[in-house]
This record gives sequence, C-alpha cells and structure tokens, in this order.
Amino acid sequence: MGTTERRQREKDDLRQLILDGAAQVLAEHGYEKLSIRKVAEAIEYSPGTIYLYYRDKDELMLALHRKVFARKVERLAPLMDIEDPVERIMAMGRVYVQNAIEHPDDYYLMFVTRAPMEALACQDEEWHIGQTGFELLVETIQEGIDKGAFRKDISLHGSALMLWSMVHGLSMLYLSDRIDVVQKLTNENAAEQMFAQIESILKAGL
Amino acid sequence: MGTTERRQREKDDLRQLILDGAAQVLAEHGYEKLSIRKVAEAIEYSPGTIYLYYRDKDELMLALHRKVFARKVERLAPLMDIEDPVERIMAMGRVYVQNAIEHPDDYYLMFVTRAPMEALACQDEEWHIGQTGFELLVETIQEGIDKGAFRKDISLHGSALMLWSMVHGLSMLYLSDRIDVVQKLTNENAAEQMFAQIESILKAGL
DNA sequence: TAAACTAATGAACACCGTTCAGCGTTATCA
DNA sequence: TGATAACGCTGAACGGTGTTCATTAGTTTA
Repeated sequence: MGTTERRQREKDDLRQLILDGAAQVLAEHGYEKLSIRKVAEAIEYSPGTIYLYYRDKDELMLALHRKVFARKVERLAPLMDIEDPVERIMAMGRVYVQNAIEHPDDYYLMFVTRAPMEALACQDEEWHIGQTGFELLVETIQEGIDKGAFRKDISLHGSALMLWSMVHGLSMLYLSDRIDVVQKLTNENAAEQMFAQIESILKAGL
Repeated sequence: MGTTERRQREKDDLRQLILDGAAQVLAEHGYEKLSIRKVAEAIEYSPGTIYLYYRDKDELMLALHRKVFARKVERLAPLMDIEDPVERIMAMGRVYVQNAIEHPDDYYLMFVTRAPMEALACQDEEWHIGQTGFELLVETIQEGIDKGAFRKDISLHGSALMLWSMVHGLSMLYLSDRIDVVQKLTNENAAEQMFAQIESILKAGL
C-alpha cells in the first residue's frame, strides 16, 4: 500500500513548487515585492495553501535563502583553485561585490534581510553554509600565513572579519545608493582604488 | 494684515509637528513599524493630512533622515579634536559601529533604507551632510599623510572608502544577525580583533 | 456504501501607502 | 454686514500586505 508514500511525495512536490514559485517571483519582481500572494498566484494556488507547507513567510524565505545560496556557492567554488592566497582573496572580494551589484535582490536575501536568520533561530538551527563560506576565507588566510605571505601574529578571525566587512560594506553602500557621495567627490573609480589599497595591504603582509 | 504670515507659520508648525511625531514613532516602534498612520495617530491628525505637508512617505523619511543625522553629527563632532590621525580614525570607527549597534533604527534610516536617497534624487538634490561626513574622513587621512603617519602614494578616496566600508560592513553584519557565524567560530571577540588589525595596518602607514 | 480523514479554498482580519470628494471654518470683498 | 471664495482637514475608499480558519470537495478506510 504505497498511498502514504505517494502522499508524502505529493507533499514534497508542492513544497518544492512553492519554493520554485518564490524564486520566480524574486527574479521577476525583486525582493521587496515578493509576497505570499504573488507566489500563490504564480503557482496557481490559494494564498492559504502556502501556510500548509511553510509556517510563515520567514520560513519560506529561509528555504529560498538556502536555494539561492547553494546556487551562488556553486558558481564561486572555482575561486578556491587559485594558488596564491593574496590573489585568491582579491578574486573572492571582487566577485563578491560584483555579484552584489549585479544581483541586488539575491544579495539582499542572502546577506541583509533578517527573515531567514529569524526562521533559523526559531527552529534553533545554525547557518551552516554561512559558516562554511567564512571558513573558506579563514583557511585562505591561514594558507597565506603558512606560505609566508602574511605575518604569523595576525588574528585569523579578526582579519577574515575585516575582509568580509570591507566587501560587504562596499556592497551595501552600492545597494543603498550611499556610494554616490563618494563618486561625486572624485573623478576616479573609488571602488577600484579601494581594491588596489586592499591589495597593497595584503601584499605588505596584512 | 499678518494673516498670510500667521498661516505660513501654522503650516510650518504642523510640518514640524508631523516630523516630531515621526521621530517619536521611530523611537517607540522602530523603523520597520514606522507608518504614516501611526505618525498621524501620534499627533492626533488624520492620515490624509500628512500628505498636505509631505508629498509621500519617502519625503517624510528624508526630513526625518536629516533630523536624525543632524543629531548624530552634533554628538560626534568632538572626535575631530583628537590630534593623532590614527587615533582619531580608530575613535571614529569605534563610535560609528557602537552607534549602529546601540541605535539600529537610527542607523537603518541613516545608512540603509533607500527612501531618503530616492526622495533626494526626486528633487535632484545632493546628500550634503553625507558628503561632509565622508570628507571629514578624507581630511583626517590627508592629515595623516602630512604628518608622515601614512605613505604619500596612497589613494585618498580609495582609503577613505575602504575605512567606511569596513565599519559599515561590520555594522550591517550585526544588524542583519550575520555576525553570529563569526562569533560561533571563535571564543574571542572577533570585532575587537578586527579593530586591532585595522590599527596595526594604520600604524604601518596604510 | 458510510464514515473518517485530508487538502485546498477564499473570505475575513488587521495592517499598509495613497487619493479625493466633501465639509466645516476662515478670510475677503461688495 | 452678508455673500462668496479659499483654505484645512477629514475619513472613506482602493489596492496592496501577512495570516487565520470555517467550509468544501475529494480520497481513503472500514
């Protein structure tokens, strides 16, 4: 009697369909206009149905958060093949900011909105993929120390946090239009000069 | 015949009253729950009235943005008295992040939400106080160069943007709860170590 | 076939920003 | 002084949001 199994499969399917619908709405309308009702309309179900598969919008946003994150990580994995730690860090930073600017809605979901983090806290889980990502940065710095590129006495996590803060901060200044005040003060590309400055700091041993 | 003058005064008064009401709602309910209707209720007027004094919510947010910004600048002005450029930069950074963590709603309005920037663009004005704030950082770096603390060949705006990005990024990681992944990986205070790292970079001449 | 269970609905609730016809009040002018 | 024009404000209405729940339609079980 495979009825219960089929039932479960159908339930999983619809849960997935809702998630796909959410991804579609995110891509078409952006994060700010992503609503339960739009998702329901996209998959031709009633808004109430979504609540039979996700406790609330936050939980759906958490699922979407994981989906988008997995997609991005996949695309950025090749960066770890870069041999030189300094070069790898620079490439990571450039790709990070570029992605934020080119896909602001994805970035907003991944690194800005509190919804997924609150859903995570609700079912007291950890943001594993986030930890993994940060650890890639930590490991690269460790590699730099081992290879003699960075000083031995630097704080691993302090340095990694500094680098993450830099690129995250720059990305946020773009997304919130605050970067304009900098751009209006100089004819040169301040962001490019910032990266050059970072590179020189890294090459000096951090 | 002072009727028109009195009319104008009353108009200014109500415009100010609405702004004060918005500030009150921001302080009591936070940025996310700040609504036109709540502001109207706070000052005991109809929601429609607000639209006779502000074109839309964005314009009110711009006015509130200016009000909050002015208040903060006032409080942080004394930092410019610090003689040593490196010390001054460190103090600016620490105060910046501390303010973000202690007053997240103010910070959100000042540096995250697009509403004030969009209202600004609407009446094509500039974010003057933002420019002034950034220039304080630029001037401090210039002072560091003049005093021999920093190398002469660094990019002024690139360096200033890097420093702003660092503290803004760190602040945002706190506000969005993303900092947790870092805190769970180390027993030490990563943010404090990040500041220590920044200080050592500054002292090395940037 | 009847009863039990399940899945989906969509109306309802309390919010949101925004608009606008209508209504008192106030000022102006004959 | 009385009629008229201008002004200031209202609150209902529109379309949107997240969320809940009684009801309905369909399926499975006994």
